Amino acid sequence: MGRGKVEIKKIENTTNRQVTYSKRRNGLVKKADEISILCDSKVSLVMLANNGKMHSYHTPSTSVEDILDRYQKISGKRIWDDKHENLSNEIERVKKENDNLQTQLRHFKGEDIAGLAYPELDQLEDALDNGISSVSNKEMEIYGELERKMRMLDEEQNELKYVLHKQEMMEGYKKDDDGAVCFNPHQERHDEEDDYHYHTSSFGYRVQPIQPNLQAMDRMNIKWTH
Amino acid sequence: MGRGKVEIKKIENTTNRQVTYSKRRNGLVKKADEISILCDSKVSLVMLANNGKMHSYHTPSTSVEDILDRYQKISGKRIWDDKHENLSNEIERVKKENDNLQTQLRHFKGEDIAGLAYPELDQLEDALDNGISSVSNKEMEIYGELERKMRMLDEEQNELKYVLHKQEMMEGYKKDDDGAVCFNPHQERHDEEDDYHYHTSSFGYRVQPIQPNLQAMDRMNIKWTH
DNA sequence: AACTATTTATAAGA
DNA sequence: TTCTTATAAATAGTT
Repeated sequence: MGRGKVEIKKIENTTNRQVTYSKRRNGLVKKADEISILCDSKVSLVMLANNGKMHSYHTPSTSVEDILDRYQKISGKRIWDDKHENLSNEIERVKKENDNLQTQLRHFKGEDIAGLAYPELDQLEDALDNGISSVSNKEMEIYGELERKMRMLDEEQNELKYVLHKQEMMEGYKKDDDGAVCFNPHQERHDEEDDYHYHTSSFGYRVQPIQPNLQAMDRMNIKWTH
Repeated sequence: MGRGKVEIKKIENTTNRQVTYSKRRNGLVKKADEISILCDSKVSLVMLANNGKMHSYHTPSTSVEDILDRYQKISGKRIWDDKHENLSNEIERVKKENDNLQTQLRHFKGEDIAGLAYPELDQLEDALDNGISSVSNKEMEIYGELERKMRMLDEEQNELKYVLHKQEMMEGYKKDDDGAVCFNPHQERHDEEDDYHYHTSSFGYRVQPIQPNLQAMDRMNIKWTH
């Protein structure tokens, strides 16, 4: 339909081909829309040009999925089922692994072992013994570490007490706004000898804090567990 | 294009509509094929009639998936991604759970517990203790059961021995081809008292079999573990 | 399904 | 690209 009859075969001239593509593409979309309206049908049309560009028409107020879903059902072709299948298999596999792990874990917890016979049970026992000894070692280690850190904390506490004590002692002579040194009558004064004793003694001024020394704990990498 | 201009709106007359659908459908497919050949392009055309029937055209030697894949990529619309999202999420979820279980299991085996602190470690120890005691109980139970069954097996053995012994003893008088009873000079004879003693005694004729009594074991549901 | 008058699509040219 | 237009093709209404 044009100035001459055209044979239906690939148009070799690129420009010509592109022009024809453009024209016929519009025609195709127009006709798709027309049949869709005239005949109350759903049409899905996807066109991919040589140069990679894509154009499509889909009957308005219809989702592509719906059309293609129907297409798939009726044609029996699987548009996305094989893609689906891979994922389904993966799920299957992962779920099986999950079940297996769950079972193992239950066995470790001593549950569901009624069905276990000699070799598995023996292995399980070995594994549990192993676990116990590892955990015990770790706990010993942690306990030792904790003890060490507590000792450090204790010393730190005493040190802080000492500094505080010294400071309070000095406040008896603290400066006012003019920079004048005043005497604070509520503070007693200790001499250096007493201060040293305060610092090193396990008794004396040792008082446990109600709140932990958070900064010190953080510095020493002690975790605060509730 | 026809005997009269038609307004593009739904044809209400059903017959008419179906006829038009049929004609235009062919036209559409023909044009799709033509543009596909002329312009070396890929076309996917799906048409769903009012009555549920489906017709389609796809550029030969091209899979529908390829065309729609490209369509999805270029259009940004997700044809099957939506459908896959659920499955993917499920996989993700289960895999995460798997990781978690793997970690727990490793902890039970005493691996990777370096990072564990007090409350978890304590719980872990409790769980392991629990597991150990369950497994031990089970093993005791199995051992007891085994012992009981072995005792039964032993008794069965003796019983068999007894029957065998009796039979061999009787062979001294076994019938020949003519039905005559003969005396077997190699067999001694025991009286009933002796036989009863044989059956109940733990010693006497007690002999351990080289091969296990498979039938008896089967009957008593004893599993043969290598 | 075939026919055909007419409309529509479009090839080639501008 | 877009417009123009001659002509091929499609198809509405009819048989």
